[in-house]
Amino acid sequence: MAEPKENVLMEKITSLCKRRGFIFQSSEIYGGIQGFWDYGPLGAELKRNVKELWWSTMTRMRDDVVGLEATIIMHPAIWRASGHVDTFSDPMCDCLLTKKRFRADQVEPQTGTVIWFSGADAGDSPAADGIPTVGDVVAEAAKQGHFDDSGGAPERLLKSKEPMLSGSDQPFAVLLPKGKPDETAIKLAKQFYSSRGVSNPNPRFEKKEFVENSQRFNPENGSLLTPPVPFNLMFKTYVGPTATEADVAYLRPETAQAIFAQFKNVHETSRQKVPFGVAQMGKAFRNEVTPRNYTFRSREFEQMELEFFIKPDEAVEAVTGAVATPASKGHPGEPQPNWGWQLWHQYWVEERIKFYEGIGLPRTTLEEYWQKPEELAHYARACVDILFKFPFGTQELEGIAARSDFDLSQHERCSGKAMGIFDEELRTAFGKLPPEKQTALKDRYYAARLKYLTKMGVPAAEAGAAAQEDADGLAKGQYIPHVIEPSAGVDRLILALLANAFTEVTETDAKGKSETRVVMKFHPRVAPIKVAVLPLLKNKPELANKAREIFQSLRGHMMAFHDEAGSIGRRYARQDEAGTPFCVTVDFETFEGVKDGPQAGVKDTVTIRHRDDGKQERIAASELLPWLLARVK
RNA sequence: GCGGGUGUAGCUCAAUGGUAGAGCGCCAGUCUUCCAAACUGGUUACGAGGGUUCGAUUCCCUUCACCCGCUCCA
Repeated sequence: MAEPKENVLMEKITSLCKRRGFIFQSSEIYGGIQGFWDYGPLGAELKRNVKELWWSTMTRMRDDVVGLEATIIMHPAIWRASGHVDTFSDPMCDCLLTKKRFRADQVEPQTGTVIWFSGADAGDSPAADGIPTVGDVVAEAAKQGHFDDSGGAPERLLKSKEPMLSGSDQPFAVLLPKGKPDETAIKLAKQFYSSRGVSNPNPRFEKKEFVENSQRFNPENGSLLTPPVPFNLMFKTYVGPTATEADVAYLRPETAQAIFAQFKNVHETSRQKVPFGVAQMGKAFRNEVTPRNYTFRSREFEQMELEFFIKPDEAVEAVTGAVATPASKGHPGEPQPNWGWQLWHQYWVEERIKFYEGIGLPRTTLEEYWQKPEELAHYARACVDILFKFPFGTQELEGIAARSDFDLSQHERCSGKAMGIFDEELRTAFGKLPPEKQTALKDRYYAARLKYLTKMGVPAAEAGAAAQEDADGLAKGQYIPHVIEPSAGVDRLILALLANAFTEVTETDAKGKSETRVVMKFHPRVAPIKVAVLPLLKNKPELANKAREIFQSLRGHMMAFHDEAGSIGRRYARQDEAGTPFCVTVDFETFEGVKDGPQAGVKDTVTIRHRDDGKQERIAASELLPWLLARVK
């Protein structure tokens, strides 16, 4: 539970984000739309920096990862193969009386006598004159004790001034466990029809029946539940001008599946060999039940995902003799040929933490959560969440999952296209193994494949034959790659960076007046504006011109900002709120030469003011660009 | 989806059944030799819709959004 103090902090952050143009509510002029947020000028720069750093770290700076940019709408069969259409869709139903929501398949089965009502007619009006209101009738029903079991009449109904209806034809039913009198059902029915606007209702009895293990009734009060409605988290749309069932497609709920779907193409065109990875950034969409915590859980969000394909451990063992076991916690160093999935997984966890440290989120602000075996998806072998200590609680930034060969196997089965690869090295190595070793590896691979196929409901005989085929394939150098998936949310990371950078500084001036101002302490690599160029005074043309000239020379290399409005102190403060790490000021000494110190007499220098401590240093204007580039790249 | 709270200027907050106000910010100008200086002028708001009323930002209803709790969450 969030502490009040933490809420205050979040409110300060959201307020600053709006005031300075980091984040706006989507469609604000029309009242906003739940779960959608826009990035303003500063937010757009911040996000762009983060994405570019991820892209360059994950692809350009590595030999073994290439990029992909796939469409948001893909063939709907992809989402059936991945399991999203099924797992994102839960049947839900509500209690007709209390409105409580249930997973239809998880309602505790009930046994007893069900009394059905076909509707209710209005009885005598409790009000002396005019048409009674819902509030009047509900108050009367409460007085008679109809609401006692459910903790009193709802406030909303009591306050209602809506006129009561004269009757209702809506069916209602109550399940009575053995021993409960019929009066209980009538009482609940009266309560139900009262809440539907029927004045002093007389429920119409329809029939009585005995049911066993029914999931249609609320276990807490016996009330009938609404029919189950599918609760689908997938955003649906239609491809083409007709909107029929045949045209249904989905906006992707994650970027990863496109990487699996395009695996063969990427593998064949990129001249990469397993182990290698495919990275992708982009928008994803989920109809979240409850978008909450500012941009943390949005319905439209952006992901940065890597699918890093590795050999199955059996193949690693065949080639190198033995799979290396993790020696200790921490970064295992440069990748080695004898790494199995465990070491690759550990490697990526550490690589990703290193990335966060490199953009200004110290390890102390992060937490690692290793999912317990019972929490893992059935196909996952391990999953680590990297959490950040947000003001509203410690929440997930990124998940790094070892997903076995599940995804490629699914697409192979569902598309009918082979997803395996041929590994020359493996074939050669396998042939040289002693026969008992060959058999042992084939048996293990067979067992793993059989487990997968059986789990997915492939008939036993068929599964056995297919697994045998896969095991024989391994001996010939063929396998379906396994995968390690580091999957990060961009918007969550942006929020983490904002929360981490947010710093309040209270200063008391000479007159004793204290003032609190905000400094956004972004790492220079992610800061939206890298440098502000300021003339000390506005009304001195030589200062203004020189500042403009320096600004022009920098802006092609980085996000630079030029400001000459207001006092110099005010302009520094403005940049502090934007999180600009460096302010360059052109002053009189730029022209007249440095007055004193070791640089005395040197002309054409500027001061650099540091955001976090306000300290200044003076450097030659010609040195400015390399000085800045060394710090912001 | 349920329950509670909130909604007034860019931000923070007032007041009111009868022409909506402040501080800060922002813009322009004067001035200003390093940390939100001063002065002058300007800028902008009752979340939306409906009802009651001569008149509603204020009372009522509906709706939307945000916050908290529940629920949900590969």
